[in-house]
Amino acid sequence: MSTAPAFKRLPRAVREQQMLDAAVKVFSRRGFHAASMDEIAEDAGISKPMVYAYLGTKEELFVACLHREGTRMMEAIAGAAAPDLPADERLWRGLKAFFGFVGAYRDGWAVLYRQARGEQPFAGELASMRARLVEVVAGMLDHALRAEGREIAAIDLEVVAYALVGATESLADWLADHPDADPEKTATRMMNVAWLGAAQLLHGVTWRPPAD
Amino acid sequence: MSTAPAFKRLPRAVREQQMLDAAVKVFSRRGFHAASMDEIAEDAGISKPMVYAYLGTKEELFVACLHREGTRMMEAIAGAAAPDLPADERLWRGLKAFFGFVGAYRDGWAVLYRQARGEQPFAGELASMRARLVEVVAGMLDHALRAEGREIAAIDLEVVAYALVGATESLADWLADHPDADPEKTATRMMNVAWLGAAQLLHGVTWRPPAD
DNA sequence: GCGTAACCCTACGCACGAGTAGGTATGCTC
DNA sequence: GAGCATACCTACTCGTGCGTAGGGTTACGC
Repeated sequence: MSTAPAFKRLPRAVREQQMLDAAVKVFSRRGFHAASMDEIAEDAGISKPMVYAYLGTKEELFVACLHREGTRMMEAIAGAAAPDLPADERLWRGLKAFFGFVGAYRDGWAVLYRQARGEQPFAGELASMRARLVEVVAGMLDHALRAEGREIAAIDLEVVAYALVGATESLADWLADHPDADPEKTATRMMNVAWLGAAQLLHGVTWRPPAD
Repeated sequence: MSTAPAFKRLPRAVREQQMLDAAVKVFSRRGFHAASMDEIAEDAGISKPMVYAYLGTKEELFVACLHREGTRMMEAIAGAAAPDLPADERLWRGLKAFFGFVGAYRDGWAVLYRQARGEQPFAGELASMRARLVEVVAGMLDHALRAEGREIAAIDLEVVAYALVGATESLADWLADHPDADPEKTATRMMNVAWLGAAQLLHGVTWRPPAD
């Protein structure tokens, strides 16, 4: 028996990527719990025991997805925003890279943003990645502030950075739901909200609550 | 046999609220799939069949949670932001009400924001609530713009509103994770980011990408 | 050409959790 | 105080899906 091998034998590295592709796709559509290992295996064109042999349990598989997509994202951003540029230029390049990533890997983004948040075992993993982002943004703001001879409390800085990151994620979400939208245009829109507001703060303009 | 009834018989309306409280709590901690009806029932101090008798299946129960918390939130916001006030005043009151809600019902917020998003059967429900919020914010911006004799494309308006809503949600998330933080102070911080940026836009100041 | 390791499968065990069957007790009405 | 609805329970069934046992086959080194 041998005429047609039906399906090819492939080296481990290739199969692992196929499995991760399938896993990201299924997790993004169904969520962690509702996704079944059978469906992932089928989508990868392989049988279930292979998935267990290569990537381990369901949790480990999900973590592997998180790592791959997270690393992709972080590298895209870090590679774009050289630390010696002026703040607005850095922000602009970072945003372009970020929205570029989301546009290119919508499923990956969905896993990171929509799925990993709610599920306890992974929320921490995700939060720490997010925290790194917030820190970068806060550092950027702080740097720009000091260059102007100003300073604000660390907690205010953190909260502002948090808001900016949140706004950006929200637009990424919008982008993921509008497949025809242009990532770069979205980045421009984000700059319009973020930078204009941030620039005001940098120049010492603040809003104060009314007296009543 | 009757000396001690051990646990009281309570009218349906009361038990339903206890069940919803328990459900919101458990769903917020575990997520929809990982939450078990047994745990919810136990937390509500009642047996499982009662939950089925009053609130129906697990999905129906989750929807009931979504509705209660969503209504609470929307009413808090709508009640605060009277439509005849100036834009910044409306925004400020709306934000105060919103962060007040999040501070008071952290679990409810977690269900709405972190859990309902990823799970397909409910994502639509949630998205429509969010869309209403975005519409309100966009309407506010548009109103303020027209008062200044300006106008921008509807899509730009929507995207800016989206970003503002996202930033606000992100801060709400931050608030939910910092139990000692003051909701009103958080609202002030949000105003500082949102309003200063938005005000710039309203006055026609925009940011343009560099030429390269 | 022969061992051995890598690749791949079909078919199951088993636990967990949604939903229910069938029954008991308490209070309310007349 | 008989009847009836409402509140409440213990103890099940049964599907679904994770993870694995126990194999088979192709390639590659020597």
